[in-house]
Amino acid sequence: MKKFRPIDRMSASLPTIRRLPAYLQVVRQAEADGVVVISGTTIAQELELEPIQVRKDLAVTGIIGKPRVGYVVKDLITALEHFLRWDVTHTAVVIGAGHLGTALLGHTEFRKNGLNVIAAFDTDVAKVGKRFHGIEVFSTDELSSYLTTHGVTLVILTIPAHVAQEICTKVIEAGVKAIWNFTSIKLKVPEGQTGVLIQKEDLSSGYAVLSVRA
Amino acid sequence: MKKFRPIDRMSASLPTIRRLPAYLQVVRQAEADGVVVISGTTIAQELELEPIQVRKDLAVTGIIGKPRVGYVVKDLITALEHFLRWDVTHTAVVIGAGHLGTALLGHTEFRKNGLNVIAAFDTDVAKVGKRFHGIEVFSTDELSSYLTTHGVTLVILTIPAHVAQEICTKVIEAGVKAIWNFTSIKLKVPEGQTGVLIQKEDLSSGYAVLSVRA
DNA sequence: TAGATTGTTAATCGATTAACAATC
DNA sequence: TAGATTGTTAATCGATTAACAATC
Repeated sequence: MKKFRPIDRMSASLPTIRRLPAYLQVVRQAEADGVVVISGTTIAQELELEPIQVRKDLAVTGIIGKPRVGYVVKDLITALEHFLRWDVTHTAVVIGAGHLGTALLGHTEFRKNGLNVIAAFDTDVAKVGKRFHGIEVFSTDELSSYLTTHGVTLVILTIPAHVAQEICTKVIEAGVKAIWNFTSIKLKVPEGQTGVLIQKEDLSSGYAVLSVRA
Repeated sequence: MKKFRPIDRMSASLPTIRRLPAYLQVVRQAEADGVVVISGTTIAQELELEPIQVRKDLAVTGIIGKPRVGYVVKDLITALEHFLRWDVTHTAVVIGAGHLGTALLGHTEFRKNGLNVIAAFDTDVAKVGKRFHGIEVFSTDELSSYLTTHGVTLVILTIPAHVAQEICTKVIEAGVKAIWNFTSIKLKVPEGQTGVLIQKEDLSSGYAVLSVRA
């Protein structure tokens, strides 16, 4: 019997993609608890979502469930990790070894999701040469050459807003294709550059929801 | 001439609320640059959004624009900050003085948005009594009494997932009404408790978008 | 068999976008 | 005046939810 269906990552909506990690978290926990099969209904309950939404979302991963039973936990984890591309290693560097940057260097959860941070960069000479959580800090002067020689295509930006666009342009010129932007400004891909994706991580928007709705 | 219209925070959609901080960021920058009036079109360009979306969003803040000209920068900042309730101080504590927790303690940007972190809590006796960025770390044993005596209604959770629900329940019993949840699990409000809002801040969902779409 | 769940197709809901009159 | 922009009302689009046959 078939376990998986072909997947089409482009057809998945953004809201769906954003919910998948929560499903994976729940299903991994279930696996750790020794659960063998799990229904969409159970996952929905855990996350306070509608069962139909969970089923629709899981469908994009290509998983095939069993009516009356649910999904095989092991297969569902495989399907989710594969769809998210978390079953392969993504090599990244952190640019900006400030509070947030060093915190992210110590964030062990990333490793579980295929994200491997191999270096950090900072302009502060006092930080260069130091290691945070085992990851060495290099001078920003070496950034471009490092990215090129190591073939890094993903960078995590935790630098001050006023230098963010400059660094963004620089790393794109060095071949970076994905930028995880933790700065407070919206970064723009320079004209003529294609295939670059910038994801803004916005702490203030979550705080806005709390503060307006509370 | 009227500058503002009455506002209704409950009528604003979640996507709109989440975009407002980005507008505020742009308009504050414009003010710093000496700009006196700014059009929705200009803001839209800066954030790569549609002008109509910016106008619709700004309307919820009660700001009244001038056709042909745009919005008075000073008034727009006032309207955005007031709508977001960022013009008053929100007292909060950080629970969990690990990597992320201490990074947030040093996050000066919060202060600009009315968020005032007055204490941190941790179970690690080695951390208790220490100060991070001027904020003292207390023992988790003192958490409930501290929250009650200081009337804290907002907490920031940066603790391990396996203790998160327990602490969540505890702080709600101590009168907390808003929880900014940085843990990887979905927290639930205990039955019978009302008026509690939990906002999950999910790093992995942003990473999922990058990794699927890149 | 009875009943719970999957997965598809259709309906609904809400957010985004378009159109356009009003305005300075 | 001409033209750009606001703000309202209407249309469109896409995501969520509902309905239900298929399945074990």
